[in-house]
Amino acid sequence: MSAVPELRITLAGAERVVAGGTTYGDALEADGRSVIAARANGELKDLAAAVSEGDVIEPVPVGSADGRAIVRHSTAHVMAQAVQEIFPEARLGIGPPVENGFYYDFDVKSPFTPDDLKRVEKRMREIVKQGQLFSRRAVSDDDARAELAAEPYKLELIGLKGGAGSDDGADVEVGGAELTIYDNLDPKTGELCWKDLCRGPHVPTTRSIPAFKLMRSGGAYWRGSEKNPQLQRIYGTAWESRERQDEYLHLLEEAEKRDHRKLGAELDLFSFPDELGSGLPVFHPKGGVIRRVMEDYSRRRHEEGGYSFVNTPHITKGHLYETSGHLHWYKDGMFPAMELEGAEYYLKPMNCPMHNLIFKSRGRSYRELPQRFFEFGSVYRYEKSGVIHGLTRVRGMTQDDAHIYCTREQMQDELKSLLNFVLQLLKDYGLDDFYLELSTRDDSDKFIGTAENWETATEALRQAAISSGLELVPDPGGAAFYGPKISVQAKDAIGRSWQLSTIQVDFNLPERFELEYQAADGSRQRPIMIHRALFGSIERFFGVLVEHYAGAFPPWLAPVQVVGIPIAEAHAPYLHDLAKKARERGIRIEVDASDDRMQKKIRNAQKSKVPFMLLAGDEDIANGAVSFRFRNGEQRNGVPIEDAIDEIVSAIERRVQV
RNA sequence: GCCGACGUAGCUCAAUCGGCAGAGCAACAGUCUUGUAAACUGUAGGUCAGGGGUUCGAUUCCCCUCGUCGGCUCCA
Repeated sequence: MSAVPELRITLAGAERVVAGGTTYGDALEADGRSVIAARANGELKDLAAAVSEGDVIEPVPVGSADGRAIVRHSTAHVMAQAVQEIFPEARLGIGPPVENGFYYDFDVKSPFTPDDLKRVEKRMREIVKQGQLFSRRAVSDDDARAELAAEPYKLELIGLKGGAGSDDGADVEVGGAELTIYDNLDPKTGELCWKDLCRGPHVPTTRSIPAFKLMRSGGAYWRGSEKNPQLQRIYGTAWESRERQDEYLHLLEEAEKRDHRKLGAELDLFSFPDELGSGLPVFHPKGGVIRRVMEDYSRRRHEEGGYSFVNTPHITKGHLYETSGHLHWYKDGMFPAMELEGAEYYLKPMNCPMHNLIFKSRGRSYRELPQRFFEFGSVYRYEKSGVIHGLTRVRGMTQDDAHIYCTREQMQDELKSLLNFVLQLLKDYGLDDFYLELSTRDDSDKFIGTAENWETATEALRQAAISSGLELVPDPGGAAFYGPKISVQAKDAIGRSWQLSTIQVDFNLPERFELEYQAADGSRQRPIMIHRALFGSIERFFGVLVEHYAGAFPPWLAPVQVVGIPIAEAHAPYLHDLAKKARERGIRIEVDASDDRMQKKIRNAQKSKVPFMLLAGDEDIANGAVSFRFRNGEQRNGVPIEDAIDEIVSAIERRVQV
């Protein structure tokens, strides 16, 4: 028989024997469309790679997480090829897959224009249609250097091979044990069309890319450091099918419609007057109602939760922030000092130091711990101009900030009940899909305090997080300089995650402020401090709620809960009467007595996303009734006035969405 | 802060290759009195983001500043 050796592999749980030289594609009978790669013993492989003795082989479907990443990575290659064909002087950076898509960085003489992107995309479609083969080839470091002599960034990556730096996407290029280059070959002639240093794997041919679209371009620092030169990044998206891509693009459209900056202007909630400066919002009456209701409810819950309310000023002499360490660790994030009477005054970037002064204002007993101070505290931070973004990233904001002073023994229970409190309150505002992130220190020197304290605090947070039963995602190195934190990430109505509440344990500030309480044995002990912002900031949470509800707030939060619409002018007094009764029950109601047609009034109320419209004409008046129109266009006619008011009051009190 | 795009009426957008700035909606006034998403007519509204420059003349071309948008970096 043949001299070709036989190999034993495991496929779909069953052992099989195949001839040497069999590829993963052969073994899986993969079509290169629905199955685009293989997983052998856990490692992703090209379909064209040969199987090895003992391989346990699984297919990688194009629509799986791995499959999508491969498609996206391959699309990034196609894009880079197109870019270099159109702009031969373009040098390559890196081109990894990312969530929902991919990017590739290029060093080009001038940044890409939208028109450039169109040209690149057009060329990409030609390449995809041509069905170029992705062909893998191992190279030695020296050969790679010679082949890529014209690609300085790739040369730098070769130098990094095996090194640390895997957090910047570079490992996509050089992450493997050996360097490999992927050649893109013409399927008819076998001619080399393009090549790139790459770990792989890739789809078998460019035809295996079912759907893609270039999205946008922008500057990006080489290897993520602002000390490095800035390259030009092009972002694209790619999917396993046209349908999935359309769904994704539709989601983006939906997100755009919900943009709180847009809705904030449309619904007359808030604005950013240029005169005030960037990142400084003002809330209009309608936004003001929402804020007030949000805050009132929060205050009530905090009162029930055993918090004490405190108030502190917006500016302070610098000494306070020397004590706290902010002027040392955080000066770049603060507005510069104002010189007054020989002292330097600073706008406050955080409330905690002032709360510490309140704790310190007299001797404290263990009997009064845990002591929970709460404040809607306004803080000002000098955010760099390029990062300011609507209400989610501002320079002046109000934190719903609390600081809890407790003993070491109390810390664990306090954290558990705190997390519970936070989650319950967020649910009341209509968010109910959460996960947690545990941010811990790493080796960086930006973290202060003893390793032992960090360990204790981290472990206490971890326990609290675990007891919540929510998914816990580690975030090494993400902690504040003074202590570890849990952040609550909430998913909104269209599945986007927002970082909201943070809970941080701090051994450091009590130390710096020399905070003490007297213990039962008469000794003086240092309390532990827990920092906690629930909304994060009111502005940010406000923005999140606008997007979550797409501006259609549930009745309890809606700035106007009811609009009364007379069928004709003569019916207005009847609605004014009704409105008076409703206001007595605490309902925010307006009667639209303008000259507009009834249909126009409905349209206006609908556009302002009012939860309830109450219409009244001759028929209703004859019956002492009113007719509902709801946001979804449904109506219910002839409802007795008292019943209508009861129904609205009930919806408000139960904080339900309608 | 860095790279890029952009800034015209309250909003959404036209126009001017350097020669008196235009529409819809909103606002205001009047007419009309209507049963579930836009009645009709009229009026008013602009230092074309701000400042400087080039020019006989700048909203238009150039520079600076401010602001917005998309990225990067950052986000205690």
